[in-house]
Amino acid sequence: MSGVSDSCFINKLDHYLQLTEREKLDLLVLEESPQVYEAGTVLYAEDKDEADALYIVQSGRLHASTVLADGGRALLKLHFAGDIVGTSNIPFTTAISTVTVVREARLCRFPRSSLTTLFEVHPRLAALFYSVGMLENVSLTDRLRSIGRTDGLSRIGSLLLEITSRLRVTNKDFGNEVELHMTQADIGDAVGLTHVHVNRMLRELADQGLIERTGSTVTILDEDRLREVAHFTERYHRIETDWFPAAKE
Amino acid sequence: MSGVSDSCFINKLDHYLQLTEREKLDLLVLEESPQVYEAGTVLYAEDKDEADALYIVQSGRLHASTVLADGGRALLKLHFAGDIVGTSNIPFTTAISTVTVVREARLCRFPRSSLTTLFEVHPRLAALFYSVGMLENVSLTDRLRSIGRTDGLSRIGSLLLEITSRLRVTNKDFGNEVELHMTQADIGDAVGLTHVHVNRMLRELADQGLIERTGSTVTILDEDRLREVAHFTERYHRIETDWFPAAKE
DNA sequence: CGCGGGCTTGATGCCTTTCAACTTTAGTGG
DNA sequence: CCACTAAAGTTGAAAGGCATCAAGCCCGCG
Repeated sequence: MSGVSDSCFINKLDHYLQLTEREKLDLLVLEESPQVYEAGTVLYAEDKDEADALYIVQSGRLHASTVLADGGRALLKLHFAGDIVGTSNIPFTTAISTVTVVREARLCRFPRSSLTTLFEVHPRLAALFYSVGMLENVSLTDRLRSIGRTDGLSRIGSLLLEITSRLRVTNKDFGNEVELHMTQADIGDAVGLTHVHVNRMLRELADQGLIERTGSTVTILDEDRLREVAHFTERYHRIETDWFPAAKE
Repeated sequence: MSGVSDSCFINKLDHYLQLTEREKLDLLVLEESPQVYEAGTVLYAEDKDEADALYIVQSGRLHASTVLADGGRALLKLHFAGDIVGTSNIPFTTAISTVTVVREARLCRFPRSSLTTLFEVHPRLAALFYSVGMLENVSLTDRLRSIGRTDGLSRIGSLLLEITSRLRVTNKDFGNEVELHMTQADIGDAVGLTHVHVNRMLRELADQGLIERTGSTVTILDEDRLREVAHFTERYHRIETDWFPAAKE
């Protein structure tokens, strides 16, 4: 079993499903071995690079962004350990967003061509893949609601809670102290506010005793109350697997 | 071949891919026959109804919404002919949004259990399914950008263009006259504005000679200029199929 | 004909942006 | 170890976009 746990996918998918030996072995063959990318690296750029691979995040942090008409930038997705990066490029030939490494990351490249085999040989894994993709859609609709219909305080609270929630998926004994790895301008690009107002809202959250800040790490002091303020709805990070095809072998 | 074209799926998927006879026959067995739902019908309600089926839209209009903390409502998705409704429920047991029929619709129910067979027997269709899901993902990020970082005028322009763009997918010779089937309050819930401000922005668009309004139908007078105002990026409604597994038979 | 829902428009106020300057932090080289 | 610099964070003042409140209008419907 040693070495197997080095597979990005197995760690990821095993979280949702008990993989069979056959599934694990085949996944190992399909993915490339993990590689380290330093902070600042651009994995691929929108409207420019070919979108011919996915990347599974073993560790580190990345985000997907897009350039706006006014020269600004919007952060579309945050990627954590366990995430599959690049799925939205699947239907396209060219990348539709820019993905940047924010904190040194270990990634396994998974060429799109490997998907062919995956879908052909392992329908159960294909189903899991599909479900994970739909989970991401749900996460996007949650952000749509937050950004479209709530004020700055809620939006930022929401973001903080989303980040901690996502980190807890792969790190059960995660406390309430989060290193954001985002500047206040980044936060603004993520929730649709200027960095000036982000600053004020963070301060406001601190003044209300909901969080505490030291540098770019945030400690959530009163999570329950923060959830109320942010109207945050926790999504169960488990997947309905009843309908999945049987595993091969 | 008669009767076959009555299948919701075949019409939908054939748009992206030349389906084989075997694929068509199997799809027919898996989906239920189309049924008519009148405007106002709630297909399923969030946090309440079981999420055990997809619905393929043959004709009509639907939208997915969610209730906000303040009692308001947000429109998360608009569904047109050819769409697959309910995909974001796939990973869950309970519906995560409310889907309402806005204009009398013909829908084929596709039980989640049918997905099992689909993924097992037709990896190529599973791949197509996955791609369509990711297309929806992209549509959501486009809306995130629009709602998060642009003013009211752009947001509404964007919505108008998205609707016409979506309608053109299944109706090639679609003109520039759109029946929205949305009240101004609906529009507001979709783009994150109050109905009052929606009214003003629509008027502004009309004053600028970009659109013309009669009742709830909008005629786009200067599409090029509207695209500029809205910063609208048209997405190719075709799918990269190179990596798809071979069709069965 | 009366009613209700949707549309329209004005007035007021608040949330957020914009502009601008200053402070702090982190990183670099002497 | 400290001076220097650039990036990030902070804070104030003024302007603007959008919400809120409120009232009148229009149309389809019983």
